Amino acid sequence: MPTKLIAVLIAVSEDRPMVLTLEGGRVLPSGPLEAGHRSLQTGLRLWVERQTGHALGHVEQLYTFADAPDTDATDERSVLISYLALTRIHSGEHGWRNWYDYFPWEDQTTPDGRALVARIAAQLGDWARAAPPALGAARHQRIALTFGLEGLGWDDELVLQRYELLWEAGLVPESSPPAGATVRGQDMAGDGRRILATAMARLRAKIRYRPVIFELMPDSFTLLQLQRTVEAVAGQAMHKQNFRRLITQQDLVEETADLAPDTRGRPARLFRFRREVIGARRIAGSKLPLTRPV
Amino acid sequence: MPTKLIAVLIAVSEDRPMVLTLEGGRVLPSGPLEAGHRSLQTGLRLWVERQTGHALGHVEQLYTFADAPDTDATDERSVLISYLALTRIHSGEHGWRNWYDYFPWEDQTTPDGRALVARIAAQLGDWARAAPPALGAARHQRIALTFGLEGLGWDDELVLQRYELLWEAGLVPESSPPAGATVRGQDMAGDGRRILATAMARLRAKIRYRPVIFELMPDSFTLLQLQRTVEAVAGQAMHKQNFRRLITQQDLVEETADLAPDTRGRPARLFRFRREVIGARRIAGSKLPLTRPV
DNA sequence: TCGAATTATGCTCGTTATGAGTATAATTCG
DNA sequence: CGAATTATACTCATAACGAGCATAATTCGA
Repeated sequence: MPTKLIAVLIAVSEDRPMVLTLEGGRVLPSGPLEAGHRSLQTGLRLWVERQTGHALGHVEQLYTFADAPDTDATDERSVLISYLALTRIHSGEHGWRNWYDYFPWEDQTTPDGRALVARIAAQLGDWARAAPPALGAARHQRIALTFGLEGLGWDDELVLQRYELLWEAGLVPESSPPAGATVRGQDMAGDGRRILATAMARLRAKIRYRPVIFELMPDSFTLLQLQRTVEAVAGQAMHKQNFRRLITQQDLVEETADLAPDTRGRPARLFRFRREVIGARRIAGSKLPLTRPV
Repeated sequence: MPTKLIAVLIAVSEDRPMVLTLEGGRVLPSGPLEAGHRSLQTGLRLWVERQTGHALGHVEQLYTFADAPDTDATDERSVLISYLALTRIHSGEHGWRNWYDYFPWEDQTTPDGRALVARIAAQLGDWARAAPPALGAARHQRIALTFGLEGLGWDDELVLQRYELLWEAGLVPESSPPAGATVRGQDMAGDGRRILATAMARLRAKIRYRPVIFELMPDSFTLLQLQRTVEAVAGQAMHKQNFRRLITQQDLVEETADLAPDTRGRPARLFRFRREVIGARRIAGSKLPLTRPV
């Protein structure tokens, strides 16, 4: 039973979140774990460098799957260990794709995205109604929750749940009994899209409590560039003044002496990430009513 | 290269967090992944039931390691996929150990625990001072952060970081160049303690934003029992009135008609977890300044 | 050259969440 | 019966958060 290492490399370029792919966007960089690899991560780094020429920086493990036995029924099922890597695009690289090409409904920054969700919700509604009453009601509930219908808010972290719901409903080409119509969005080979969804969900969750967003930023940047990067990842628009308050209050960044070049309106101050805070405690509050230590 | 599945089963009994072990507390339930297993989780369930007789409920994947090549130098290194399972202890089971037997310093609910941290900090200080200045300063900083010294608060989620620091400093028996004196606390075979630390950290993080704590509770319970369970897991004492406000405000529980039997002071109302909220949105706030959708 | 458009930045205001503590209520136990 | 114990309700100050107003400093087209 071979073990495979697979990487989701993410970067943000021109305010769009990108993922590094091979073979025309159909597969993610990957390779088998070999006895010579000093650790899982070093094995992964070797494969990614060999296949894409891209050296890895910040890497974290995502999830381990036993992939569905391939078309043929040998017991040569492999174990797939997936990783998320955050990086920056170097000029001249290719294979980078906008992740919303794979999950168009995950971009909720535009009216288009919201309209798409409405259409998907309708298709899913049909699927729920096609089931016997009890099951249908459960499906209906699940749809409302994952897609934020009926006044429930959109939860940007439910990427995987939404994909799996569409999969079950037969609305993506990968579905095992695919329905007639499928939802817009490019697919991938094997479990590729599921792994990408896992990566997106993890990243969206993580930027809330760790300063990982700066792994995707250049050395210096304006607060608006930072905001656009977060928005690209989260797929949601934010309140500008409050965003800036949040960032500055937490001492995550420090001013540089420079202003951003060639802007339109008023030139913006350039900031730099304060690397010192990286090891420091998490961003958010504890959400548990602790007693102050005596 | 064989693949092994390993489980950390957690329960809370009499306000103490327990972990299910075998062989006198030295190993966790585990077994090889076999071709016949329908999925990784079913394989895990089979092994745990076979080895301990305990059926699994809530399970989530923790982390995948390539374990250090065993004593001998064959390339028969195995991949270890670890899982966290939350459950309740059934009467008559044995092999359950208090997790603070393995990590005594992680219990910060008592003055004892705090005193122990002070002693460990002293030993680690020696280790930092034994290094050349630059490295020593870095170590010092790391110690202060992970153990919450110098006014930095104790962060209950840094279980793994603290263990790894002790490991590096040679203060645990597993350390590869073990120092003379080691810190109090039972050890385990192989990577057992590292995996347990990972499980503790994950659970402590998770109870902050998902209602998983109820997996460890009986059907009905008083708010104080709930608080004691959270405190046992988090290793920190909480403010009673505010804890109760937090829980009730979020509609996580509903009153039952009953009161707790055989209490001392005033009898407490029994509550029940509202299972409906399980799929529902996360507990906490978003920590990103979103604009309200139009 | 001026005014519109555009982006940056500072500040206020009301609401909610959080940390800490006071005050009572309802029991058991010696 | 009074002390000890646990439950529960409230208050108060402060911090965090969501929303928006106001002003500053630019570019760009007429």
